[in-house]
Amino acid sequence: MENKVRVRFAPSPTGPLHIGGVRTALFNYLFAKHNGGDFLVRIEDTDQNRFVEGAEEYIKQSLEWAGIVADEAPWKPGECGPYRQSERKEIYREYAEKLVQNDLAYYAFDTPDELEEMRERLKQARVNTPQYNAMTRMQMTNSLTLSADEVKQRIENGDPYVIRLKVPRKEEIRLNDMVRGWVMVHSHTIDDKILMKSDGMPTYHLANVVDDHLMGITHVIRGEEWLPSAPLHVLLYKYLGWEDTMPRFAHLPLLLKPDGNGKLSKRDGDKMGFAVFPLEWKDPATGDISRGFKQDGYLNDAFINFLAFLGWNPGDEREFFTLNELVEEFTMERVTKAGTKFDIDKAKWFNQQYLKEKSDEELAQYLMADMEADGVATTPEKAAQVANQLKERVTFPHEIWRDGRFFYEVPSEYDKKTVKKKWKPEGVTVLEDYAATIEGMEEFTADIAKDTFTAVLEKHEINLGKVMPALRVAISGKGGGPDLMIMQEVLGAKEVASRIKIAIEEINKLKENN
RNA sequence: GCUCCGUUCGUCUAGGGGUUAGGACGCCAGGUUUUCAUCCUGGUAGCACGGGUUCGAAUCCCGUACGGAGUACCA
Repeated sequence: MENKVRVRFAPSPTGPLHIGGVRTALFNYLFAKHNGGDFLVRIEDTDQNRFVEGAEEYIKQSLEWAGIVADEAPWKPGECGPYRQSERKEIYREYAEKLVQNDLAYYAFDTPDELEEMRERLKQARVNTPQYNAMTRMQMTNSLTLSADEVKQRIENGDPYVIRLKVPRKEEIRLNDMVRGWVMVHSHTIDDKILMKSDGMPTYHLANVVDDHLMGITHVIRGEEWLPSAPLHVLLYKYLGWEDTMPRFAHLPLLLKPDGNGKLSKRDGDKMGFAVFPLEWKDPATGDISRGFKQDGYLNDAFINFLAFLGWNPGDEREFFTLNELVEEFTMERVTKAGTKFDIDKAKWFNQQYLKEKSDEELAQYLMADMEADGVATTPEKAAQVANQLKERVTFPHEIWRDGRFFYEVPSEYDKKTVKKKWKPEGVTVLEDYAATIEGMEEFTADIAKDTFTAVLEKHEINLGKVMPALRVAISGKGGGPDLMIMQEVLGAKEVASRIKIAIEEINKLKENN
């Protein structure tokens, strides 16, 4: 069990979970499960200023909807808790202090103003990268430049201070990323990163390394935006003496804007009309609502399938995978390197493919919910029939009600184009005859409707194509849609006859007015 | 600016020295269907550029260009 794979998804509860975050969680989960390992969720709430009420609950529900189950999480504690960094506050200080004792970190008392001043000064001196580092630290106010007594005095006085890592002046740091291969960085490009903030909280860098070590994390799988600070983390592992058990890193390609410039953001979704969050989110401060994939009508299995292909592929031409099949297939070798532009059309296509494979009964549940909201009654049987007729014609569940309303209500309007082109006097004569013929029929199946209709057509010596569109528009109000005969069976003879009469009256009225 | 990462059809990608550069979405055309959709068939379109290495480069190396990320007492 020593070598058991353990990965973590470590979101920050600063708002709704971005779709890129869900993708990261998914890949972590797939990697863990493919290797028979554990998937944990750890809440990284070390920034008290950015904490947002409800964000953690949102994260939990999003993962739940996606079917990503954590082995350990704040809501499912294991042996490595607590799983919120704010509840682990004391732990970090111990390690930071240890680094100070070993001369690998130091206390710094510089105020924000002084730091700003330093950066300005260096800029004036035309230094390319003004930063707090091996070159500048001896000019600043810290435990390296102050006497031991004064440091002690300041701390006792309660002067605010931070703990900074003493990054070496000249050292080559290398790491072997699982998706990118060897990455090398020179330590002089890294500044003396703050490990402990003046509020007593650790920064991400320290907290993440300490927790990953304490929680037995074997693989750190995260977005590419972390790649530049990965060498710093490697250095931290080394300084903390954990080099031997340092996790492997895998930096996932970023999810990019559809139009090509930059990381996908909430604004892109608003601008182009799609969600970038898994679930709807209401901002507790402003009350603003952000749309979610679930509420937009995406099926969770389609969503997962789509998400899995954002930066990964099975290497052959298969494209439909259940979560379990993804677990079976997923390997880090097949994760791509380049950033991925977000293509909502592909997501819609996946949804449509999944939707038409759903059972009539399952789809009827969606239909009935929509109908109930509109106060229209139905039976489960009829809802299933309607769903059956519409499922190959829609992309989202809510479109079944939108497009199938006529199964329950007399059309309130008639498709103009069809009326204009296909509504002819000779056809109306046939329709009148047909309505009269079927009106009293007890049994009325699609076959009977077809036979009867054909017979009436023959009687009038007119062919199918001439009257069919008129019949359709008369009973559904539309120019296209489900099979005409099945539509009639669902509606019933009486209703069909009635609708034909209403349509003739209404459409004639329309024609007169024009 | 500096550091790091990346670059195959419009998009997602396969392909890792010899391929008619394959698939999917989208788009277009045809077929099926009484209509729309589904479905089927076909079409459109791509190796960023320049040098090398090699008999041979989309593939390996270097450079350039372009794109992205990072550069906080945010994660």
